[in-house]
Amino acid sequence: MRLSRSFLPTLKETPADAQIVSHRLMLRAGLVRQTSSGIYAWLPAGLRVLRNIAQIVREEQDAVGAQEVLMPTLQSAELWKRSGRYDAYGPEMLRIKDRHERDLLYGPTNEEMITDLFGQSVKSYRELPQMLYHIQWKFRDEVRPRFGVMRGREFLMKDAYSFDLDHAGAVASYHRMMLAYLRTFQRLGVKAIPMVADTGPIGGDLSHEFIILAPTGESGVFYDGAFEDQDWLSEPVDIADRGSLGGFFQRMTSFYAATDEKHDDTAWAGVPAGRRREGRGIEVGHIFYFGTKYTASMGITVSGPDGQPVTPEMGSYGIGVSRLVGAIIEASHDEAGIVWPESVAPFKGVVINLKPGDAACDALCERLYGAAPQQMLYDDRADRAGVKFNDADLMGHPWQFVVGPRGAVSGMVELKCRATGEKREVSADEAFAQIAAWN
RNA sequence: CGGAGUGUAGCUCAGCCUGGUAGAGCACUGUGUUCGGGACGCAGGGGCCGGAGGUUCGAAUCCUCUCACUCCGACCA
Repeated sequence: MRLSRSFLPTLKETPADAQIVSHRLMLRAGLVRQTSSGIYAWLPAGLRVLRNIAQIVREEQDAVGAQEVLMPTLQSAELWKRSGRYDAYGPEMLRIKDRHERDLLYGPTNEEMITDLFGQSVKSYRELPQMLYHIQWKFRDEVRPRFGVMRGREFLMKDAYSFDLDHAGAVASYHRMMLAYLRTFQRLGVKAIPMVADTGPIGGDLSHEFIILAPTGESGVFYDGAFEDQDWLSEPVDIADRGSLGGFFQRMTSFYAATDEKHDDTAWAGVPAGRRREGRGIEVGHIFYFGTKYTASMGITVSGPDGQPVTPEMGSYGIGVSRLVGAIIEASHDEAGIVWPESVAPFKGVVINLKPGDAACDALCERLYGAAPQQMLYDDRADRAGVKFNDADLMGHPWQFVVGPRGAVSGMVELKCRATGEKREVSADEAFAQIAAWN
């Protein structure tokens, strides 16, 4: 995209409303604009990040056998009356009436709807297990929205739901989803540690919160540093085999990790002192098993092998996609601006033309830009160099290809890595090789 | 939902106390000089001062009501 023609409004000054760093940077870098309290419009660069995150989430969900659906944002109150949650859910639920005075609601979550959809079509144990997910906007009328998109009222969320014949099957589904989550966050370029979470009345140990480490996080966290060295993408797990899944899960949970409210001093003492990590974190995902809570309350059964009705066991698995945009920035920024992990960056690189109008500069820039126009931003504006450098740093493009009149005649490009700050003079060929590595 | 604030140009803010022609910086338009880390000059454009009512000869300014937004707390992906 050519910056001179694009809608990427950066701000030099920080809007007064923004308090935390990710919110400030998102506004300044032109990712979002607030339209009302806790509700944001996503501008082109922000939307690209959102989509990049969603795509990685999608690929890893698909990889463990989940199937994507898309359920509506508006739901009938009838559905929620069946599960009993219409009255149980508080004022966070946005309730709406249509022209016929029928009660609707803007979905804060989709357990009822997916359970109903499942029950309408799945009648036999032979069709189990099923794992369905969707990526959709949700609304929770928070009393006090804050922290920009991290605690908005409207937010984009991936939620998945598993249906199994029995508890052992539900556990396997949980393990598969755990693997998908570890892989997802690794690909997103962030450290998200699964922490044992409260299971409430359900009980058991099948509830984990995924927490991204960032100093501004809401909760205190303790974990074994060995976690950071794991490569889940190459973890050999056969997702069709319960034993293999169980082994993986056992290994994963052998590393200590807990939020401050679940922190256990005895277990903590068992972690080698050199590997103890303490910090703060932002919750970006939550997976939990809840058994027959919804299938039972909504009267959903399938026929078992003996022809008798069986109530399927469920689990539910969420990832806050829009929250992640803010959380990643919280975890990855510096004084100058955002430092995007390459996998989610709105643009992988930016070509900075220091002298638009100069024949050699223009020619080289066009060639660089033309090598990957979908993934490259081309700063062809007639601004001064400092403006472009500052905007590039602010927007956080992983690679900056700086083309000036002196280097251009000899085909040299200054390649700057945003994450390390390292700059080096490279030949055009080397620059093209860097770009080619993106595909 | 309790407590505290703020609404004036696209953004950051002054002016309000003590009523009398709506301001600054940045941004924007034109133009010239500049040109490798947020340049400078000249000339311009842009406001129902959140909204409604009231007091007054006269209201951005005082009073009442209202709406929106922010912060702290309790609550949450």
